[in-house]
Amino acid sequence: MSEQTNIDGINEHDRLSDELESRKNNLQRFIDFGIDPWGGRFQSSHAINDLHTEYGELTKEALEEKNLNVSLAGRLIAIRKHGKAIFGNVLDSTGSIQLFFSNSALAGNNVVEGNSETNQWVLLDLLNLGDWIGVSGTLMKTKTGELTIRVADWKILSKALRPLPEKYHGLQDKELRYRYRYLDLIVNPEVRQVFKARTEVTKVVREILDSHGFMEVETPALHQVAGGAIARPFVTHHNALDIDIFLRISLELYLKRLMIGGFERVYEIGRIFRNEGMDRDHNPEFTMLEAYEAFGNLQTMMELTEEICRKSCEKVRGGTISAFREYELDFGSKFAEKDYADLVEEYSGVDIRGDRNRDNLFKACKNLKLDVEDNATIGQLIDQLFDELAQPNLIQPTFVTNYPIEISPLARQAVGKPGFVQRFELFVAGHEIANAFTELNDPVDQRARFTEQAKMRAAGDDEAHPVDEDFLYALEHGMPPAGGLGIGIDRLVMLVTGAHSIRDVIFFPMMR
RNA sequence: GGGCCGUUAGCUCAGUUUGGUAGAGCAGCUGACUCUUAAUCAGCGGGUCACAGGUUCGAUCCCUGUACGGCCUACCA
Repeated sequence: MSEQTNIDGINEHDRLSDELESRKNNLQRFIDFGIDPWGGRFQSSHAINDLHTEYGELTKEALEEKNLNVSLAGRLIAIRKHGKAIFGNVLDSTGSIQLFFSNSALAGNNVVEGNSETNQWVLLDLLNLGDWIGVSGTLMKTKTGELTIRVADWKILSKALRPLPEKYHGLQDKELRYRYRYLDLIVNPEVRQVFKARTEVTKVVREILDSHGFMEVETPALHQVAGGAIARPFVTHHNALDIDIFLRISLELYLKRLMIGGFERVYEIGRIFRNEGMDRDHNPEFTMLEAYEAFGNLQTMMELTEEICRKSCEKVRGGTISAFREYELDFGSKFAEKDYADLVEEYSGVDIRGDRNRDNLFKACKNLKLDVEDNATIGQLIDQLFDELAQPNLIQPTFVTNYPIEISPLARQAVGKPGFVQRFELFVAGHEIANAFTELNDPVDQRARFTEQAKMRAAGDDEAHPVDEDFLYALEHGMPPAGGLGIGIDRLVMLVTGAHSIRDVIFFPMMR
């Protein structure tokens, strides 16, 4: 969109469009009449949806008797002209309502001093679909029973120079819907609902955490070491310092620093960035909730996770069942709990409890026809067995516990289970939704884990966790024992809204 | 990364089956109409048929390539 613009600020290429030309003429005519077409403050008496809920059930006669005056502002989304009567519909952020304009009510309203040629009836001709208007009048019902405002006074609040998408089919083209989300929002009511649901979910999350005494905080998005998760970061450069820095791939390590600082319960809902593939479950930037509870553990994190999922579903769906893709997800029952190694054995036949010999694991993966990298590490091989064979079977909410240590460098080791850590992930509909640890607060063990990761990195695993000396320095000052939890907010919203793609729950998803 | 499909008016879509440079509805414009709601009726304007090559007397249509997108798949915690 870098074509040159003319002095009117409208793309030169579009000057040829009749429609644009006509709308600009209407704009100019408002200006010629001395009317500011860009509006200003407008005091609404009601939100549209409130009118429907408060008065929608009243009879025509009851409304006449009430003689209720209302004023509201919104976008004109439909217009039906009938000579000396005009019906229209306005849309505000809560819904839409019908307007009734009549010559008899408006022709006497001179809008410009000393110009009796111009009145609010004549000016209706200058309106186009998409314009913002403010109206006031009485609430009534038409003979077909539709709640309607009999307009006594109206004004233009903003002019739309471009037309809305087609009124019946709306905007269908998915590329246009994602790229021009504002149009999608105007014409597709169900899209508005999805994003309202998204906000409900984050609200529920905040309410729950706040009520448990957690403090919401903000931590840096620019990191010198991209840690706290196993993923490829976006790299950028700080000019003044002349150093490369990374966009964060998780919130974990700064939130832990805050616990070291003495804030015992903290959480952040923040955008994180991973430089990896995009598909219906992945967007390069997405929203993560991370919460840390000093003196908590895996059990308290499970309870928190269940509460967040259950209440999010209830808030959005009005019940604990959600339809997602081909599944009926039940967030009402106690979530299942399964052991990682059991699941791997159940679906692959491979026992990862005993001696984890890399070559044996490699052969086992090959025998199972998994597409493994020749230089895959033990962690990657185990992970692949789980991800490809076990994970797709986890449909109803299931906590998977006791993760292998190789893929969990920030979690405390399991008691009496060498090679495993105190960690769970929650899977729903075959997708990872949450990830939690009893956090590793032993700085000596943490250094050893980072060192192990460094070896994997040297062995070709470019996603292995880097050694973070600054974090180790912090940890050496003492972090309370804690439970920590991460929840992918976008995926949670997908589950409770039934969204097909992550792009349907992100206002402006990544597009080429 | 791979496969399949798509790109025609501002939007939603036909169509060129068999090559002769295109249609509808909505939106816009003109007119009629005071209870319509996908209003209706009469008329008008609007197109680099994604882009670039090729074949051909002639390409929007056939072929090749490119761009962008969708779905699936793979990769990626």
